Amino acid sequence: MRDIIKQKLPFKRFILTKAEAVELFQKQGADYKLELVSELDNQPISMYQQGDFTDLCRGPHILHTGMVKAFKLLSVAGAYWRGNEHNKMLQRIYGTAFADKKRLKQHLFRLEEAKKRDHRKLGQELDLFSIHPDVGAGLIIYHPKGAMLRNILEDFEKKEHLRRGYQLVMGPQLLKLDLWKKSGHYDNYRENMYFTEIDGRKYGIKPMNCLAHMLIYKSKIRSYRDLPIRYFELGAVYRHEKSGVLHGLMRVRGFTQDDAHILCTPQQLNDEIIGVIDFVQEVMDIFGFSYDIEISTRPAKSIGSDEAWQLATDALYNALNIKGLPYTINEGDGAFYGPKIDVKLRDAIGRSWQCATIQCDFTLPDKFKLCYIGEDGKRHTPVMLHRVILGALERFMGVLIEHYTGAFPLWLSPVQVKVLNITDNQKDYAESVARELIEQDIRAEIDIRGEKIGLKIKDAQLEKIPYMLIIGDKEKDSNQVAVRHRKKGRQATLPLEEFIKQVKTEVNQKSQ
RNA sequence: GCCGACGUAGCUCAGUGGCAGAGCAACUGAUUCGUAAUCAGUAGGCCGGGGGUUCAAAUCCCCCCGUCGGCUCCA
Repeated sequence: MRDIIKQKLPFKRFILTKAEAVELFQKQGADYKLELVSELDNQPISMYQQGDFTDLCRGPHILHTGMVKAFKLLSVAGAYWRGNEHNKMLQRIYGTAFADKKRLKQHLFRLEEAKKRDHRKLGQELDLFSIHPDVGAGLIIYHPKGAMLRNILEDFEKKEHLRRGYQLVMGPQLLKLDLWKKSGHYDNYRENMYFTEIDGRKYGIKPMNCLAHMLIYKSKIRSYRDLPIRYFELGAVYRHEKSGVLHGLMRVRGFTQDDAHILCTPQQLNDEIIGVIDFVQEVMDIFGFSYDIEISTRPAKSIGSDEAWQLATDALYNALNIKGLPYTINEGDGAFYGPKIDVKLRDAIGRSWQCATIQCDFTLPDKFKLCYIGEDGKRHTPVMLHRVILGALERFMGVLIEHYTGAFPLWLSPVQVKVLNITDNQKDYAESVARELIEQDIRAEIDIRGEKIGLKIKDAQLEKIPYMLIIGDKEKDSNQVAVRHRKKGRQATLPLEEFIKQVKTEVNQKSQ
């Protein structure tokens, strides 16, 4: 590459007809380029030549190779020809180039910084979770602090759902195979499911939560007056994801969805979808995420009538249009039972992660013969919305860890306050301070090791604990605490009750 | 699943065929100190697992498991 750059080879653009291009690539024996060209219409084909290398490209290019002042090859990887896993795999070389060395260095520095906030690294450093080869790939073990973070999220979710008229339900991990056959999961989702056998009967481990929810609905005769019914479950599901796609907390085989199924009349559908969109927006604002919205339409492998798909897809478009939200369309990317609205969070390093999704389903209620008695006294089939807000708690936690670089806002911090005594002389007082914090539902720890205060502060900083309370003789004698904030440093010295009040205010506001 | 790389102490890593190492963490002792690292000592290993080559394997070969970077697929 250095040689090519030194030669300052110009990039020459020229146009060929299809026949000329075919002839050229035949002569070169460039089979892949030949395949691409042969599929083009009879339009002029844009070509670029640089030295003795000729390639088809729309352009534009820089003027000559000498303009590349700084480059670095980053990685090599296999890539399927034309992005199809049934095609041959070719080798792809990844690299990056800049107009000067300084900008290349800046770019590489940013990549390094991104690595530092990788949730897998932080998850280990902050002792949040682990993944054990002996347990299995894609299966998460929550350590105390990770489990605490997850519990905080779960408590938050339950409260937010109850406020919005959802009911908490729970389904089992295993359901008989026949039920999965009835729902269409066996035909359409089998490769992602795990199966087992009990007393000679076959069971499927749930990859989704909807079946039990439909059975709850079916346990009584429902009136139109009962609708909408909103069932919420923090549902643990297991899916067989291919080994190569697993990625920390972001892509796992066992995960818990903040899943709900809303059963309503067709007339209520629009309001319900808008209600969910509002819910998503309110929650994302609390965490400070920005996001993109996509609509996914009917996939090749699917169940249900064209008419039902049309109705469902229109309902989703309609809701987004009413809300005036911009969206892009993903043709054929819907679930097998219905189209969906996906909300993709943008994380701190610009990657996007699917979290919230709203799926509109006219088909499963029909298959399971769900019904309600309408105003006319006759039976009608309800519509079902499948939806998640955070998505999978595992993935959401991964995104959160990277979003905050592990420095969670006070309301999310597994440990909110750490009490540090300076010498043994303040041990009893420090312990009473920690006890009082815990008594007040503040997540507190104490460090009474015989170490110097500087070391204790350093350790607490590395643990990214929001508040440190430094306890020396001065504090002990005046019955106060010296507050240190992990980012703002030294704060006021004040009575403990005063500090507790401040913490509670900050927690209630869910400040960033 | 596919292509490639990697797997050594809790963590980060050195060790390329001949006695398994370092720093940090841990543990023990001393130190009682005012806002990011006190000192000394001790312990820690089936070198991911299994098989093979060799007088001899962390090191070379094969299989499996797992991780990482991509591809395909997805919450």
